[in-house]
Amino acid sequence: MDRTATAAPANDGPLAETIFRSLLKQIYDGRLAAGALLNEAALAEEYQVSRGPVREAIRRLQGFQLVTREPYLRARVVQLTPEFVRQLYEVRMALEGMACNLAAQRMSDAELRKIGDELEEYRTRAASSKSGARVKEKVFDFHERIVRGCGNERIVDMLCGDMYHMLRIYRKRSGAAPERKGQPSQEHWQILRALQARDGMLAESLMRAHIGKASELLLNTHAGGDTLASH
Amino acid sequence: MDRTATAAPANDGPLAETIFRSLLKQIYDGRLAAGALLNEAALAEEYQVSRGPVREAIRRLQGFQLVTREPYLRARVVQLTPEFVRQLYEVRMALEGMACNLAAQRMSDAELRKIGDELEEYRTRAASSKSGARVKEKVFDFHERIVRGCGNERIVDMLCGDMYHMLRIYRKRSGAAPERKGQPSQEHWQILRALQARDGMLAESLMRAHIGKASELLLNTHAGGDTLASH
DNA sequence: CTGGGCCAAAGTGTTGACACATTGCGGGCT
DNA sequence: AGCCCGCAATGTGTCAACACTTTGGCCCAG
Repeated sequence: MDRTATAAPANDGPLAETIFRSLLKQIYDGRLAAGALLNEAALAEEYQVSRGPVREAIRRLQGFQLVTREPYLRARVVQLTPEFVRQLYEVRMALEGMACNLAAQRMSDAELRKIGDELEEYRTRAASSKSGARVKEKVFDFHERIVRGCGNERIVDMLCGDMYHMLRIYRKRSGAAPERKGQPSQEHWQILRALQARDGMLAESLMRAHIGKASELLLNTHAGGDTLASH
Repeated sequence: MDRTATAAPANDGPLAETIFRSLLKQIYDGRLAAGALLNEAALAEEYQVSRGPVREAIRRLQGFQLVTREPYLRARVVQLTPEFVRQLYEVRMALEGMACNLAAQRMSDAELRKIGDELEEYRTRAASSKSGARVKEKVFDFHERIVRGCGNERIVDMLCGDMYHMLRIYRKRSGAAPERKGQPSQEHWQILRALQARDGMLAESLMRAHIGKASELLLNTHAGGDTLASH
């Protein structure tokens, strides 16, 4: 039953998959800076594989719009300009707002109650402990729970796929925007109440406003306006 | 200067690109039915190329979510079930609604006036001639004009890329839903007026309702509920 | 000194062969 | 007779070499 006894770093299935994940992670943590060039041959040598899997991984990144490329030119990691991030947030507001609206119609009372319990648990835990890192983690969980409850696989894929990935990259690069303390949590409660009241439009509006605030905060804090890559 | 003297069908650049477009077109017009299996070797022989480009084309289709595939299994053309299409329309309502909202803030008066002129021109032309085909073309133009005016490249790509593609496929397969005569045009006028009044929320609501009606009509007309492919 | 074109260097596109995973079928065991 | 195991058959994953395109630099003409 033991599938793979090797302790190699994440050798699950196709090499292209492994390389794809590796490149993705490298883009996340900045080892692959924005604007960096991806050389197929060099990467192939680095990973000790042929160019085929590398090529496929790069094409997948292109599909996720994380790298730009045209026919015979080299691929380069996309530049996450503030303008680009603003557009990303607009898409997120649209999709996650709709997800919220749908969730108000489709999530069960039990599911909603469970989310409420977890929010409560988080609040008490945050009051006693002072770990700021946990907060962010919990925030993401709240959003993801609602998105996954919307009953629309397409929306789930888009938001939990590339979208969150890219936003996370930007957030990390921009040096963890200053938290707005308990306010997000308060807004989460409002959203949850709207969901429990089955008021889809209200829930959508609240979610949009919630995301909009996060967006403004993120974009304004380092409104210097440079591309985050030109250093 | 004559790049390629061959009269072959659309040999522009990379083979993978050519094959990708060919497969896309074949999925459109139904030569590749939903649920059909894509065999890399067979396609390679058919196109007289190696498996590399074929493989790449299939992966791109996978990126567009037009084929489903997992690591070692064969790729198959996606099944456009009514449920799937419903979800697609929900995404479209979210994104195109947001696009409409943004367009209300960002499109110039001149652009909006031009769209109004074209709508007017279409109305008079439709009143005299009875070509129903022109109508649909014009409808799409209206939607696309607004989307492209929203100032958000991400939204434009998503909607005018795979989204419209898939919906067009479904519409074609389902046998051109019965037109609801002049009503769409009337709703277009309402949307345009909201845009000119710079009322983003209203424009968004109208656009959502407009798309929602089209969705219901499409899904109800052949509510038989089968997958469109199981014949 | 400047501009244009040739040429090598770098990198992507494509190929055919080989290795591995999955599947369906047939034979042997219970 | 029914079930499980193993084995070919099918098809995907990977590789290393070759062909084509682009790019940057060098040389030469003006």
